[in-house]
Amino acid sequence: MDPLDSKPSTPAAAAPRRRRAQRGDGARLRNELVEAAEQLLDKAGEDAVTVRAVAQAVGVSLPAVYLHFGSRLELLHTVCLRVWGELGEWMGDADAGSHDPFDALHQRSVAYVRFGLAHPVRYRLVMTGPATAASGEVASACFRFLRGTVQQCVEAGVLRGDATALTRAIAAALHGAVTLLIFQPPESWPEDVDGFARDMATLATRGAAAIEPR
Amino acid sequence: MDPLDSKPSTPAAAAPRRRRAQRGDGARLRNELVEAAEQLLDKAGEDAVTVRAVAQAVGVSLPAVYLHFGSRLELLHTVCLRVWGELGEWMGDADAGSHDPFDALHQRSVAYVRFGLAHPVRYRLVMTGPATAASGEVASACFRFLRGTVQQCVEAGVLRGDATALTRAIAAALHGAVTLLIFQPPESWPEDVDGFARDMATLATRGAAAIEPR
DNA sequence: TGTACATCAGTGAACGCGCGTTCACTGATGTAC
DNA sequence: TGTACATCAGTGAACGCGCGTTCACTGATGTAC
Repeated sequence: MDPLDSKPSTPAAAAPRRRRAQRGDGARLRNELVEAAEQLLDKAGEDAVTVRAVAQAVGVSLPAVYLHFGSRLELLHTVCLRVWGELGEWMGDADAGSHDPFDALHQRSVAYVRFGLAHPVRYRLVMTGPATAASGEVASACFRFLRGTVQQCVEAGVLRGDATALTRAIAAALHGAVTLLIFQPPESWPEDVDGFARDMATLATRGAAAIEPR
Repeated sequence: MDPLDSKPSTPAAAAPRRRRAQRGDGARLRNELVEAAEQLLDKAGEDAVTVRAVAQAVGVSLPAVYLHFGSRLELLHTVCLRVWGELGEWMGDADAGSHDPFDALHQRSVAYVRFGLAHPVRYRLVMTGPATAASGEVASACFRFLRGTVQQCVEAGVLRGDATALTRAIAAALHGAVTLLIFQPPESWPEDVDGFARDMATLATRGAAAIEPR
């Protein structure tokens, strides 16, 4: 048996003091820090994700954070990567069962807006936060994902023009749908948020079909 | 003659020390502070608009700012009001000479995106800054302005549905066009920015025509 | 099998910084008597 | 016409705060001999 389990080495501290990691297990704290940062983010916004707060949430001293992240920004950047991954999964799940590319595009557009509105603080961090410019490569992975569907629409003849330009226009519209709302107080949101998401998907996709190729 | 003009009362200070305002002329400093804040904003972003920096730019001591503004946020809020006014004028000038409401809507949409891309930092402050929620009444004045054109389109039968919902959808798309770009580094902007603005206006207006009324 | 040593996962306390805000004060200007 | 006083437009210096970051240190764990 692990001797650490037998003795209750935790002093009667107010904060939940965590047990020290095993030898090769240093990466555990790293994950815990990222998770704590993400939770803090959702609860109280980006400004609340201070190095102190994250360390305290995990139950570790402040400098321990610097064992795994070179700076606060690096920690935030890691959180961003996670969020991009979530968004990618969310959109990947959205077109299940659809073989019409334009319909798939519509469904993924709805999913995009829904994701943003369901996770306003994460979305805000990723798209307008201090690590926005740095996370370009992952953002463009997500962008390429959407672009694939657009490309299929172009090949099917339902959209015309350059797939990259079309994707940017569609993404911009969806992005605006999310951003307009999440920077406004909740009382000025539309009553039917999901209807708004569907309308914006319709506007983006059908509007893209109206763009004249140059 | 004003005795203040005869003697060079300005000490050999490094900062350009301004002359003290005349008796009833206290509001002059207020304007200068707002203008200095706006210039600082454009030059170096919102974080650069500190009370100290604004005071120094005008050539006045730090506490003098509090003679006219209760807090830093109140100063920023005043700057926001200005920017909204500018956007309103910009959009008002845009539909000159057009009697077709849908065309007017398109032109105003282009103007909206152009304004945002021409004044990224101001736009950013107004739409995503700390004073965003507070400037709701002026924002909605601008919103109502766009809504008027949408209403005309509904009356002309070229758009269907609730004018407020349609306006929100259009504004969201245009807002996204601006926001997507201004939070990205300039090197990832599209080559033809003005073409992008026109495309987004087309997407927004034609896409709005495709939304099914509920 | 015992033991000296390197390593790893942390800790406690402090540093310096820039910020928004406030306090008590000043000196020029107008005004009532 | 002189003068005491109120007012107005500021000033200088400091306050406290919370932040990101760094320094020197510790104590448990594994490993080579």
